[in-house]
Amino acid sequence: MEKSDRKSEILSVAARLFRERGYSAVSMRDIAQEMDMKAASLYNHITSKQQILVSIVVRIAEEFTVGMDRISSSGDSAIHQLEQLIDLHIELTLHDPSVIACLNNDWMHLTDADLKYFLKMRDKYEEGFKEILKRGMSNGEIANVNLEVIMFSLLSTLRTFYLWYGRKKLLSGDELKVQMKRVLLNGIVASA
Amino acid sequence: MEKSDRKSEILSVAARLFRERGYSAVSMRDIAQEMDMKAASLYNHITSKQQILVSIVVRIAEEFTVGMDRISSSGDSAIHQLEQLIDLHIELTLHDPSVIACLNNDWMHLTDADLKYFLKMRDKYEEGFKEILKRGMSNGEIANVNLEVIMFSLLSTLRTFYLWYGRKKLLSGDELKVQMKRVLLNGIVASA
DNA sequence: TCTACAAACTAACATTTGTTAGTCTGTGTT
DNA sequence: AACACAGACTAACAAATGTTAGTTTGTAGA
Repeated sequence: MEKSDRKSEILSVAARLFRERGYSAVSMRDIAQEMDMKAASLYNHITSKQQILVSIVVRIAEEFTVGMDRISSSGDSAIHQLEQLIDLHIELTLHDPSVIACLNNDWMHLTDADLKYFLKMRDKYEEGFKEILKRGMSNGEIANVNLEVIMFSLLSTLRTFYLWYGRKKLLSGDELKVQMKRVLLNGIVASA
Repeated sequence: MEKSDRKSEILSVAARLFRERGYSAVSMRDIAQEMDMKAASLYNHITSKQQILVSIVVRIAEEFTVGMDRISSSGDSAIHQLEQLIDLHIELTLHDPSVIACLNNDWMHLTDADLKYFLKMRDKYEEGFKEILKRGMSNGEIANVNLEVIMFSLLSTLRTFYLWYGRKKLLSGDELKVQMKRVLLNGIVASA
């Protein structure tokens, strides 16, 4: 059961506003107004604006870290592991697009230890991704193209999925997963 | 020849700072300091902070619009038109990554007529993109997958290319174009 | 009924913000 | 020598910012 106390509400509202305007452009008074209270009252629940950001960003970054650990330690084929990563991104995005937006756009406003911790997780995630691709390449599962080009093509699409989900909800979550895998793994050129 | 007067310098410095911290987190005093002057002196060359953003974002958006017009009115095959669009994105990104970052992240801080104008261009660009894909599909050039999924997969990678170019400069611009087309058009699964 | 406490409030604070007004300085032109 | 003017400066402004201190209010348990 999700904690639905006042603090969680604040994090949720903040994430939505951060998504729309960016961390710096959102004031404590903006958040308060959206909660029907005064800015000072927010401090009964949180300790600073900075901490709101940390709570949002670190939590979701840790979810990705956990997901990568689980997937990369399964014995599955490289392609199947990539499919699971695609599922992971889609699921977390559908669950809370605003939080994903913060992760993408506002991490740069973290400071000191929080920033360091975040960057460590991000690097570890990308390392895990590369390991899977490397194994797939030596396997013969994956085409022999530049590793970084492949990884960032995949990650770009997965990370910014929150931007275009919502414009077209014609597809169900499951159908979306199928189509994404089709496009990302097999490309778009009609097969002969 | 690029205008290299003081105003262009300001736009260039501002774009770099906007990329690093985002529009709202950059103050006029920040920009001034980076130019070795006082904030008030900036106003001898520009009329407002807002206008700096407009100059940066609208200019590059118009370049994409011009590019799309040129490419979509050529008689080439859909696949070849997509290849030209990939080239367009790569060239504009390599020419000035910071400006592309502003286009992606700071357009939301445009106001009124400027925002409207920008959104009109963005929609037109995506419409052009979709037309090419549609034609390619009825042609049999392009696989019959959901149109939006294809478009946003391609656009996500192309638009956020500025994020990962710079980390690895192992590839020349031309080699990059080749590899990107390979991955985006044919996918990453090893061909049988 | 009394007490305790969570959670709202008002008022104020020191900074930082974008911007304006008015001034000085140097360089090139008459 | 006198002038014009681009482009820098100082000083100041009102507004907005994150945050703190101290106070009130409503509700739940003794």
